[in-house]
Amino acid sequence: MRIGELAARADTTTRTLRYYESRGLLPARRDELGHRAYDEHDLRALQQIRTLRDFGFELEETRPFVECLRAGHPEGDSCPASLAVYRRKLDELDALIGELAAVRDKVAGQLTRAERARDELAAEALVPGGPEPVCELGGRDL
Amino acid sequence: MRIGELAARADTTTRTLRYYESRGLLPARRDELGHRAYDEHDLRALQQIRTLRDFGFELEETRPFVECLRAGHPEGDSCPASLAVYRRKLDELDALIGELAAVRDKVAGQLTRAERARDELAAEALVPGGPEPVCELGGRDL
DNA sequence: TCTTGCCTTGACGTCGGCGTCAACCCGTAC
DNA sequence: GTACGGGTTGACGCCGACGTCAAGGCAAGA
Repeated sequence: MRIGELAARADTTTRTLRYYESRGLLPARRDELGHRAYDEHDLRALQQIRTLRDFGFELEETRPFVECLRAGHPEGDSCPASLAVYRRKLDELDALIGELAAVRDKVAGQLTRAERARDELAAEALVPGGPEPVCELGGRDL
Repeated sequence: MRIGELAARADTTTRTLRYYESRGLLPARRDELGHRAYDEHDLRALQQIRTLRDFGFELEETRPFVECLRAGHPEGDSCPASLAVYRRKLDELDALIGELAAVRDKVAGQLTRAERARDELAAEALVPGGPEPVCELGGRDL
């Protein structure tokens, strides 16, 4: 099949396929017209790449999987190098999720503190003889 | 104070300050030599920006906080627009953490499945008269 | 014959947040 | 004088994974 059909079957674009080829990830044979020619194995490799990219893998990280498939193995993750990428990615994900959770808690704490400060100001404003309201930015009811 | 001192006190670079100015986030007065002149309020705003950036906020998302400070409020998050950014960021973080956790689980599942497949192949290889080993990529002991 | 549709290569644009030159000015210390 | 340590503007580089445009080739259908 040619590049347009492969792109359509993998739900991606011809530009993407040319890019992968330029990275040496998905080389293509050529037909007599100079057009790229692909087969089912290429579709398989491409689907592997796309799946991993959907998981957030960088393009380079998909290379061991593609090479594993090209070596004739039944799955892209049938080779130890692919498993190593899985494990590294798991560690990265755990670290990232931990950091994001910490940031989340900090932001939540900041929000709580800021809301409390706002409410205290509003309460003071209700005291007879209390200070004048000072906020001119965007209203106070958000 | 001048740009070098401000950058040092906020543990950043002069390039960063000029960039913030170009974005309209941290405008600077000029002294008689044309050099940027900053005061303690600018340092305060800059620290606010840097703190939020450390939390993963985009530069544009820090703008309400800086404007709040410039309006004379005690904290960058004393204004409703800043609280709105906090809330939006919390939602984004929750969504992102959820997605990452889902991906993590999928990757973990893939790893488990691939390891099991590998072990089953290894077990078959031990059966007398079983198939020959086939993996040529990177050794089998990882 | 002309259009349409698919293909080719090459090259520049995008996004954010700066880093890193280059070429220049200015005041101060030696 | 001159070297040094600030400052100034302008402009290009970087990262990844493509998007998008330009200019052209080749084949089939009306």
